[in-house]
Amino acid sequence: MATRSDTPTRHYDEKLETILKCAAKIFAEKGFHSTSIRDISRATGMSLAGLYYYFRTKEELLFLIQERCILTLLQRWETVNPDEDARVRVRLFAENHLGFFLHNMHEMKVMAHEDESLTGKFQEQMLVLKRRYVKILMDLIGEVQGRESGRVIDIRAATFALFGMMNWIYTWYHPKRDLPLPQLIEQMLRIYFFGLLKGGESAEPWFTAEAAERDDVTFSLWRNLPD
Amino acid sequence: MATRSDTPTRHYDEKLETILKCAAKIFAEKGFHSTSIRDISRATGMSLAGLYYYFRTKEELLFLIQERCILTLLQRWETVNPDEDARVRVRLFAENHLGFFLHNMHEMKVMAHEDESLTGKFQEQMLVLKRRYVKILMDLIGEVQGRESGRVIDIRAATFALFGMMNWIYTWYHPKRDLPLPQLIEQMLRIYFFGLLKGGESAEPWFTAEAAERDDVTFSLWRNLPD
Amino acid sequence: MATRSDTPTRHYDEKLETILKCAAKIFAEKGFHSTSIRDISRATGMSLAGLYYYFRTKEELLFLIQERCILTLLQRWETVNPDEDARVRVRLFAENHLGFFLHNMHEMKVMAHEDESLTGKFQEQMLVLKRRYVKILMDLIGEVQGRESGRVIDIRAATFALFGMMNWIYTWYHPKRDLPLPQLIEQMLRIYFFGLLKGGESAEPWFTAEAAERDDVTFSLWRNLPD
Amino acid sequence: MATRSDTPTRHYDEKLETILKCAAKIFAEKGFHSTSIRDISRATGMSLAGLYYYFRTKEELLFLIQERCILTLLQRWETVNPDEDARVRVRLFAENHLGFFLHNMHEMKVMAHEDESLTGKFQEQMLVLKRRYVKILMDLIGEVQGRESGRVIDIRAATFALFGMMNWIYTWYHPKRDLPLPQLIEQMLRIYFFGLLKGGESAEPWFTAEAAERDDVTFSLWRNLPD
DNA sequence: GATGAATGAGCGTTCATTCAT
DNA sequence: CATGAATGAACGCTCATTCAT
Repeated sequence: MATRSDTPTRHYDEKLETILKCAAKIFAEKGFHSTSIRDISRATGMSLAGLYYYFRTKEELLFLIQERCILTLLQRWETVNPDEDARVRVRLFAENHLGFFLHNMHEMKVMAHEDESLTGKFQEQMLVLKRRYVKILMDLIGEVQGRESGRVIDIRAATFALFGMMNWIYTWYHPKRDLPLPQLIEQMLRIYFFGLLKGGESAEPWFTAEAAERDDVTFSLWRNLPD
Repeated sequence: MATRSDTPTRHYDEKLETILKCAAKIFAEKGFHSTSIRDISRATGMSLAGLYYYFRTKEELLFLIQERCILTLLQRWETVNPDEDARVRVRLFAENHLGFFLHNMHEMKVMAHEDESLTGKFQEQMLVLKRRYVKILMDLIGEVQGRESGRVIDIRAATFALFGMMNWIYTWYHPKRDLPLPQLIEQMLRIYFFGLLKGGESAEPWFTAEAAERDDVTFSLWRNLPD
Repeated sequence: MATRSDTPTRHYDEKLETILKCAAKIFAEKGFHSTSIRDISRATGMSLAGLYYYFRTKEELLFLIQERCILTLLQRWETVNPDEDARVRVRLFAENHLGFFLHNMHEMKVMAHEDESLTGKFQEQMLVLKRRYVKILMDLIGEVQGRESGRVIDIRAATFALFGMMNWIYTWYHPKRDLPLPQLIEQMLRIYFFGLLKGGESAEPWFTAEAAERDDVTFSLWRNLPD
Repeated sequence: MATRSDTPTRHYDEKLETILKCAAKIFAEKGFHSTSIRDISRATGMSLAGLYYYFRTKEELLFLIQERCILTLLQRWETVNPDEDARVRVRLFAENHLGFFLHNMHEMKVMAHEDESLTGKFQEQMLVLKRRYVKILMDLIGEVQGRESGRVIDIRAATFALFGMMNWIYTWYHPKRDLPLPQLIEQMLRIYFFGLLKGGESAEPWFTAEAAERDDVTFSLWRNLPD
């Protein structure tokens, strides 16, 4: 028995962790509705009934997975310096999003794909969090746009265009076949900022300077969902 | 194609049409696995057993919906003049895709979202068609890239970036709140070609000249899946 | 195949009949909550899922049993001549109740014992019917009391005293050990009208005259729930 | 019986008391089979596993409740003077029964309603006690009948008629709406002894004299099951 | 062509109960 | 004494599918 202070929920938390990771994987592979609690029981090695000690319904299990994702994303964003140039902040947002996405592909696929599988209170609660998250990017895009041109680009469309580019990744990305993470991020941002046609040549100082200082170590932060 | 008038399959075709439209709507709204054949029976007004005259399994029903989507997309593409400038052809591809997407949102959502709900033979068959469709865009992007810059942009990433931008639409687009179809297409292409930063000011002749000649009539072709 | 007119629901009705009878028996023996649909499936020889063609939930099954009971009781009461002396009408009410009770002991036990097993809409609907039924007797008791004595007896208490005497029967009555139906009714009414002390000697004309004319044939009407 | 003061089972007894009271309430409200041990855990504030220190199975818990009821009833009966007139003793029996019933409605409802929820040894043991209790009243009725008339009234029927009147109370009695306890007992006995028709005017000396001497204080004895 | 009636398999969930601590 | 964690068995119910008519 370890010191009394840190034990009580220790075991519980670890088990829950395992279950969430495991469930996320299966949800990602088979889809939420095609996954039975029995599948999760099998994969975790726990008994069917035993699982229900950790969540009340299958839907709550899905919610827990999604909630931890978005809470982590939001929390990580807090660490970004708000005095940075708006374009740089968009870049950092995307790096945050994609970095987490690629290191927690299962969870993020579940978040992107099983969006509508939540109902009632769970759905509402996730909606609030997701709206908060989307608003961050939307405001940033607005800032960037405000400075440029004659406001020809619709902010909503521009925002979701970026989310679309990023979130679609789970449908096609294969680590072995495709670009490694940092390059992938680089490419996506180039296309998004400068377009397919000019993206190749782009080397604006604000875009490259920052990135040079960072390396893959940055992303190691994402390696496991609960850091 | 036989004479349209008196074929014995006429009745069959019309009913099947209704069923497919109806099923696509429900699949889009509730998801494939959460939709029961009973839901479709209720929505179509047909008896449960009666439906099975038109398809052998629920999965075949999903396949039929998806197959007709992609076949129409491929078939429409055939009409595009291959002598056109590559950039223009990318633009036409996107217009084709988005135009169809927005006029048949249910079917396209089903195609995008229930990608992995098919298994076995059905999955394989769709994969072949989808690969054919993706290859068209990927080749076009390659062509465009070949001419530009020093080939810095990864072709796969660039291709799926565009697909992501477009296919993600079903998660956020509300006709009443967002840009009307032609403008939406315009914006997406601007961002994709010229980037968020330069997209606003872009007015390159090849980009605008063509578009001016077309108008919404183009898209009326898409109004109903089976034209 | 019989004449077209009476067939369509014929088969359905007969099967439902069987199921209701069967379920009433098991509910009576094991109690509603201890009876599983699988028990009923076993007893009827139908498949588990097949049963659900005839009712939507286990609770509806209970409701159907109870509803048919009380509707029959109410309907039978309609045939009683309202010009009869109030005391005689009380007697006829009791005969109706007990006669039906003893010939459909399972259903009546379910009705008496599983009163509170219904919830929501089902409960409300039964409450309405039961109140209607109780009111009949309560009004009769009121009429009888109005004429007699100085109104010393509380109407509600008197009404439910009679119901209690009658409904308690399912807890102790054994056809082989106890009085046959007509005598049982006789005894209960004697006690209720004249009391334990005077009941034995009572031979008031209004009480005996009527009864002499009736015999067991009366009760044969009750032999099966759906007459 | 050990000295009341310091026995090590003191704490046990108090806790058990609480549990039994609590369980009786829930059993009465939701029914035995619909009540889960978790419900009782919640209501008592004890942990699920903790409860099992006080009883071995859920059925034993039910048994304990019922056993204490009937033991108390039997024990109280011991105090009645056997030299009293038989009719008076019937009256005292009913007063005992109803007094206890109304002051411990939950327990009595459980006893009346969950009669058949016990099985095996528990059932047998309760049957013995109940038979002993019933026999007391049945013998009394026999005594009363033996003296009167020509034995026209069946003893079993007469006995259970009285039990039925009394035990049915839990289905309809509302303290606020209905007669207070002493009057209710009065009415029931009047009906039972003299009948609905003559009950109102009855004022036989043996019936009223005794009662005048008692008042509600009698019943205060019953206020809590464990006196 | 169309349907009423039926079914085997499987689902999410709850239950009374246990046991190491 | 008391509890957190776990489990096998069973529950009510729904599903895609079939088949005689």
